[in-house]
Amino acid sequence: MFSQSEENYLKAIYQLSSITKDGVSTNDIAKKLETKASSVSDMIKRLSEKKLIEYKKYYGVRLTKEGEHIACSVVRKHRLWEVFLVDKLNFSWDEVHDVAEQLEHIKSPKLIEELDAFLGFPKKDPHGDPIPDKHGNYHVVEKTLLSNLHPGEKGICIGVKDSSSDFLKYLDRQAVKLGDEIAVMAKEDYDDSIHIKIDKRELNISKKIASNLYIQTP
Amino acid sequence: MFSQSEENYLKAIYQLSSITKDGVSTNDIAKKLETKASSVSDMIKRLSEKKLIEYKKYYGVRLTKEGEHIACSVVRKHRLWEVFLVDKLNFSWDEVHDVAEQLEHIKSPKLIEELDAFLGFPKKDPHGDPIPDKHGNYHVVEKTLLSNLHPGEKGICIGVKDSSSDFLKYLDRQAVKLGDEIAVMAKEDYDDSIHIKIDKRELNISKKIASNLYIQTP
DNA sequence: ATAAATTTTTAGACTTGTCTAATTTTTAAA
DNA sequence: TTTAAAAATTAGACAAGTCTAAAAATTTAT
Repeated sequence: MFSQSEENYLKAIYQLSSITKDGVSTNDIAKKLETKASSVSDMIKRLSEKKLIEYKKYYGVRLTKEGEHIACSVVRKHRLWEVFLVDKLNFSWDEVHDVAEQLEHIKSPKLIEELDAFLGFPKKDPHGDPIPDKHGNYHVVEKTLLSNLHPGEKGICIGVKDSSSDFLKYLDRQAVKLGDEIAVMAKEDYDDSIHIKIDKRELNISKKIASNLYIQTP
Repeated sequence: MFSQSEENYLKAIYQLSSITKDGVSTNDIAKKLETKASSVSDMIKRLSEKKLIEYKKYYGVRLTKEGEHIACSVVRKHRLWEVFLVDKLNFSWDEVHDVAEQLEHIKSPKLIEELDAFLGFPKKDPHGDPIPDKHGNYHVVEKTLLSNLHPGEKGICIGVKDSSSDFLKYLDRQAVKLGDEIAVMAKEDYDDSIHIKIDKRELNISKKIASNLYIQTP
């Protein structure tokens, strides 16, 4: 069995790996986990001895098959718990993260399979991220950032890149939800803000907002 | 905030306190937590510094108001999670303990209040133990052990004293459930076994079994 | 190609929580 | 009441995980 700390490192490496084909650097892990590079170095040694990652000093790390399996199952648990909190316990999507960070470490295969069934085998978490099934498989949907769309183009909002509470609350205030159709009306060269039409309303949003909304591409 | 280990000690002291009016001894705690007396001594010092228990060397410990509050909330969480597992996730009453031991340490006031509501504010866990409400209040039902009943007496089975998996599985095999009416037909002096009538069936059970079943007294 | 900047690792310290072995205190027994 | 047994505590060690500060390796820039 693995400690919560080990699981957190594996999850961080798993998520950082998905955005680069190179190994993951010590510093990147440290930043992601808000810890010191020296602590990461120590943990890398431990995980390496346990054959959960591959590691050569001064080079990045990669997950082994087993490391990836564990990381993926932690992600699965995290996202299933998020669905539970939102669907069953009236949490809003900006409140779930910290609790799911705790719940993802509960050890019980039966618990997670039953929870999955209880929730109706959801495919996405409240932020639009895919939930791996028990074998680690998940469906990748073609998507792009709203900031990449040109005036006249449109699509369905299917996820958020940043799932910080502040960003999600902003979306709530603007009544922007997953599943909404968003059409880009115009782009403002001066500040890169864009004018969109969403759900019959028109709205002006900044470049930063547009860079954190995923749009399904047909 | 308190560590899982600290919470476990407080819970153990809380539960041991309920069966004696004296302070709780180091050895009793060690036995309950399956650890060494020296470890208990160490932890007692820490909890005492944090004002969660009162402690005088070589005498038993008692919870302070705050210590009791924490312990009670851990018990509340444990029992609510047990109800969740049985009512919603198809766990049987002999499978819930270990998972609830983990879940009871999740920190989120909203989580536990919403869970309580989601479950319909249950008053008892699957083993018949009372669930404290958010203020720490719970209803104590007058009860006695089945082994204390005399031939001719009867009552409703409302709880188990031992909630080990082995005992609960035995009850399942004999189809003895909480809520069943049990009447004592006869007692056997030779081995203290008793003959009972339950749910139209007649059954012979040992002294040990009868000493672990709670019966509601009118 | 060498120096400067950055990244990574190591050395050593600290905390939490545990253990064994030895000692002290309390309790029970003769 | 002195002794033996039981219970509790202390001393010292260890493992996990973290940190700071310093050293080593690598990368970048001139």
